[in-house]
Amino acid sequence: MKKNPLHIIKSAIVEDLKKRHAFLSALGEDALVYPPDTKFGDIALPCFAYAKSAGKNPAELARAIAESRVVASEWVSAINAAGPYVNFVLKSDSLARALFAALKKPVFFGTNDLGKGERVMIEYPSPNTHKEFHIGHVRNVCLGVALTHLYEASGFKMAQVDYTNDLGSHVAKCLWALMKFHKGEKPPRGREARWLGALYAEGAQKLEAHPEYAPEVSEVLQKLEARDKAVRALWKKTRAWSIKGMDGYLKELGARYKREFFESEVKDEGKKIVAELLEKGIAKKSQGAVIIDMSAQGFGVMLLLKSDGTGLYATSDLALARKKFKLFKIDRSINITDVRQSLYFKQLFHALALSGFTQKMTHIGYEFVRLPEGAMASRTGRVILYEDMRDEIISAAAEETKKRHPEWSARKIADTAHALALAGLKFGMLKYDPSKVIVFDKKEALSFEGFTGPYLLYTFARMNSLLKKTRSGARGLVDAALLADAHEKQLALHAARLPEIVQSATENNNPSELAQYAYKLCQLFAGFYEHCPVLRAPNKEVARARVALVQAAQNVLEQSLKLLDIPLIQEM
RNA sequence: GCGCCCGUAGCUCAAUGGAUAGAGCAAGACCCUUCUAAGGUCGAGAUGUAGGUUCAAUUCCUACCGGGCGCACCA
Repeated sequence: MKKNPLHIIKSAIVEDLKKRHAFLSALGEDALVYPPDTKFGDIALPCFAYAKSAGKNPAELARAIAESRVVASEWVSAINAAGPYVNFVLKSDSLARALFAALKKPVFFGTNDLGKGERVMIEYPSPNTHKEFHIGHVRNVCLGVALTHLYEASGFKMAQVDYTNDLGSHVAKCLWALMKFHKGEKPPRGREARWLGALYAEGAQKLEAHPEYAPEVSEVLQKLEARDKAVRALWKKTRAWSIKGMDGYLKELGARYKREFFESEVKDEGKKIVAELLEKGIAKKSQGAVIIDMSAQGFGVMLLLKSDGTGLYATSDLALARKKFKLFKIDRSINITDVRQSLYFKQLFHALALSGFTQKMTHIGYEFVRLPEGAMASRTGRVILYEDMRDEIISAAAEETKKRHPEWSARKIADTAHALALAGLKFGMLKYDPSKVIVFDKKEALSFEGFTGPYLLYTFARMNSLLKKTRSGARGLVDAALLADAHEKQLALHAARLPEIVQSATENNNPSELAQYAYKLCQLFAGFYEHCPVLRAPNKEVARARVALVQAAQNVLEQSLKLLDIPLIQEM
């Protein structure tokens, strides 16, 4: 454990309590909680758990503990019993000192050693080529990027990969639509990926309306998998367009993966594995297709090969798993997809186990993004494309920025608007628990007030502006004892919690914990900002101490935003 | 039909089994000669239903009611 002020404080309290009270001999740091209201105290010990072994009721225990008056006196200024709780009031000066000391190396502040160097591969967002990139994909990217950062901060060695499905029936539908209805047409320059996405949607719609086209589409895929020259050439060209477009989106959203795998590169190998499974009797033929019956496990039937001989995700995934572990020397792999694929992953992991592959693989399923009028589907055209939404937010942000800073250059306004748009979009995805469906509300996405990314950036910009104006006053010794105001203390206490929030968010695969934390930090800063003037502090010493606190808060906010991969801006 | 997820304020979301269930938006009343009003302050407003476990349930269990998703040739 690195220098973590609250860890130091809590363990001091725990050690002292254990020494003084026999019935607390098994006390752990986890037993300490934060009171719901700071008027009780800063850290609390609920006494329910010890009542039985001590033979007293919790309130009596709390009173007995509080009577000792002195516990970890270096950190605690008062102990009060309130019903079954013992509340510890922290000394604000030693708290602030511990926070400042820990932040001397801000890079390490939020970290923990949960991972102990374990090598983990994280696979996301894996969009398909030849399809559209919509705001649902954005949630996947945001989660993947934030989780990667969180895992790294928790001591894991991360390998990010993207696995691109460039060979499946979606590709066939797109190419079929292209050849049948748009032969010879050229895509608008720079918008090729988008154009293909629209073709896919058209192909899917036409096929749905006219099932009699199915053999034609199947033939395209069969030719593709059989490496037919003409189809293959068209595939190669369009695939490159699509990948270029996707790469642009993913890079803008912060994904730093190595694209190591393509469906087209492992599909043949997967077919071999399916043949082996068939031979061993693990898989069997049914209705012309190859399946594994998993109904005994409650997983239904897993389809490995279609009756026309072409492969599926499952076909390739059997080969991919082996390849991943071999190439990257990883201890564990994580897949991030939306929950609709949860059953599929259970099937896949079971199939891998049946085939003798027992490496640790997990699937993180997040709920999908839907629209107020229903589920998004590129097939039906009811989608909000990432590009469109981003541009709409950018222009709204540019307009707001221009209003506030008419003197700024066009370039500066554009850069600021871009950062605001990404912050809004990304924070909007990350602030929700991954297990909750997001009903994407355009109006909310365009808002810059309240629990939003721009609010966090606004707070950061205010901190920055304040620090810029006080640069000269920041020097010299800081007397932390001058930070006695409740707003100052609450801000310091909350800032000190970053390490435990990072650890918890990692353990729960839930970046929203960090998002909520960062927002709360900004709210507390706003309270401090309102009540504790820095530039017009009562005297120089107080000003110095407050500057140090602002720096600390800014450090913590900066780390939080970086972990969430939200861009920082100095002014707005 | 079976399985998974979700039901908290008008809306969108918080709350390791613990103290008076917190925020934002919307609606209402305030605060810019005062460190960026993209902000702050003050009111109003909620745990789907019925049981159970527990000293204590929004949280765990069961049933029901609502909603979403998944359950062989899609990805």
